[in-house]
Amino acid sequence: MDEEKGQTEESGKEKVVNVALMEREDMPREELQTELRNGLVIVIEKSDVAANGRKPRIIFTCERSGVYRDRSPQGPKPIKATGIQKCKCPFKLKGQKMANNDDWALIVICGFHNHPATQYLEGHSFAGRLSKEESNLLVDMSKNNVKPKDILHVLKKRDMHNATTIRAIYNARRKCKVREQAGRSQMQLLMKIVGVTSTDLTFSVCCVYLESERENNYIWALERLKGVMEENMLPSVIVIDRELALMKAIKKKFPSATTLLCRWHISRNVLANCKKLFETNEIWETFISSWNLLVLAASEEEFAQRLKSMESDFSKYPTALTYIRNSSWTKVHTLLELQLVEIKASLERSLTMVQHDFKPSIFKELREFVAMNALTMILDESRRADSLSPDVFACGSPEIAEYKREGRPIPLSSLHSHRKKLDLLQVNQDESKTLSCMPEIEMIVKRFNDSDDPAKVQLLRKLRELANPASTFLLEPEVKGKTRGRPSLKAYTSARRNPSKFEYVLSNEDGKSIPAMPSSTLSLQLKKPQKEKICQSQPLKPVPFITLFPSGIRPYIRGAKDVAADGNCGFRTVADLIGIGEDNWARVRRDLVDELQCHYNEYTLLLGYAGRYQELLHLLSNFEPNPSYDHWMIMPNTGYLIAFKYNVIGLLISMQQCLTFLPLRSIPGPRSSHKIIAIGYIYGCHFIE
DNA sequence: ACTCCGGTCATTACATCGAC
DNA sequence: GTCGATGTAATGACCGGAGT
Repeated sequence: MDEEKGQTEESGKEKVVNVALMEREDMPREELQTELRNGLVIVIEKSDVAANGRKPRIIFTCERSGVYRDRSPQGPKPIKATGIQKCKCPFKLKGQKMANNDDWALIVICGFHNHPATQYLEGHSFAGRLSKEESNLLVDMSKNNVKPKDILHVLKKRDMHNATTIRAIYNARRKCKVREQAGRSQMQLLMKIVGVTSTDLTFSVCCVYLESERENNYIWALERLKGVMEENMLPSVIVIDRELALMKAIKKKFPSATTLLCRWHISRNVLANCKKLFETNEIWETFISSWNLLVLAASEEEFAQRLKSMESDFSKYPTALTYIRNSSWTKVHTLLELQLVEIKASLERSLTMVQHDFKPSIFKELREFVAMNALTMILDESRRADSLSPDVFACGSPEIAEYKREGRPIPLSSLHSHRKKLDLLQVNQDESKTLSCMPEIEMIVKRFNDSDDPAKVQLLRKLRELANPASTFLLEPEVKGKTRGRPSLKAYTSARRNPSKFEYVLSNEDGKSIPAMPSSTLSLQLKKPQKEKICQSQPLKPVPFITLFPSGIRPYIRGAKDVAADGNCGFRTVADLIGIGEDNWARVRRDLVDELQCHYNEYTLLLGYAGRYQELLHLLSNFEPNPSYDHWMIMPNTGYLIAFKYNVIGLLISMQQCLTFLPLRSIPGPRSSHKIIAIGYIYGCHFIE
């Protein structure tokens, strides 16, 4: 099973039904452990035990499958800033007990995910769960006064794939009511250099033991730091406490960086050192009003004071230093490891979780590409913009108000690249100057040329996705809606109808999702022709599927008709619309191929380049029933063909996009002579109006 | 400011059951 | 045999306070 990131491999043949026979007991998790390590988390969706005459079975899905179920009572706003990870991932496996013995068969129902594999498993709650064994270990260690940090470190050492975070440890300990008595670490560090991730977490860059806080010592420390940093990774902003020797050293070693003083340090020092100089509170008040100036004036003196007291501390220092040198190395290592786990978890959460607050469309382009913290900041700004009148741009962020007024999403490019960095890979700051994508492009071209036609189509789709970042194949999460109660079955009975291939291709073209079913599962659909009949024979009152169209258009939709859901459904729709009956879909395909070939120049121009022309030709050139999905109709390209060929005005209506195709080759006639056909595409069907 | 952790809410994993 | 709806326990995650 190599089902990664969407629809990569094979495109037609009967495949999968990968039957793995396993021992009954360990059937579920054994196999899935491997998946976990591939960065995909598999959970049990539901199961049936051997009761009521049922055969035992287990359905596995991806942790991101399904939709969010809102259980919160309508009314008060949620208290906690939480989010969801569900994105309707279609991945599904079925475990079935064999009739003859205790073995289990694992059948792949859908081997594709509609989201990329995760980079780290930290931050994925299910993956971070403690196993029975681990939790026993935790209890033991807690009883022995081992600190949470150290417990986590031990767990990580036991199993390198462990994805537990410190939170899980806290929760588990509380559950067991084990209190820890362990004292604080004896280790004290003199100089700690930390960095900040896009998710607002700090991490240790290095720890330095200094003999004393003198400029030369700092210079040495910074030199070492510079030595281990890449040339292009030098910091652009450095925040320090008001340590003059350090400031001087930084100026010498990092001349390009902006040095900022940490305000917290300043105010704390001011408070600690200056307040006692004043007899009454009133004088102190006047002092604090201009404290900024005074701090600067008083700094030299205060610095000398601190240095003096520090030096007296250092008289005791050598013994501590010896101890640290001998025993603290592992502690530093543990500390760093835990920080890394936290950072990984925060990055993953930013990538997969969508907080309820971030559902408005203004965040559309940012979700899952930008750190959550940045989104929170933007949300705050955006609320501030709301509270101001539209003309006031004096404070807050005028850009956000502007985007909101225009009703367009905040573009990803408007954010600083630091906030977009959601991995631990190195970056080259001078990307625009030194980086070139040509070698990679050439590799792609080579691979493209070596591939067969279906693979070429795949590659092209992927490339288009890359070229247009807004069209991620991640599904936009559902807006929290009313999901309670079982919907009435009266409206229509086709709730269990399999999605048509047409829909998957269209949604793929739209960049929102990937075909949820591999072609092999088609056999499942075909076994149930009666279901399709049910769809067709439904009375049209009220208009079925009406809720699946944009609300603004609904009043104008008078009726809808469904067609058979094979890979030709798009062409069936057109055939029925032009009056030749849906079963003559093959003629539509032939007509469109003719059209395409007769006007080669025109279409290469229209479609942009010859590759897309070939792709379209390949798509149309199939006259077998149930074609593989690279022969399914895609929009908008086929839309032009239909409008031109049949001289009609074509409308495409869907939640994702509504398009109109005009027949541009013919001379416009009187209005009454216009022939309009409308194709809708929705959740699982498509029909005519 | 930072760490730890209790209290509590929110989300999810999973089982069960009825309808088709 | 299959699927969807739904109840519910488990558990992850957030908030805020105490201590350092």
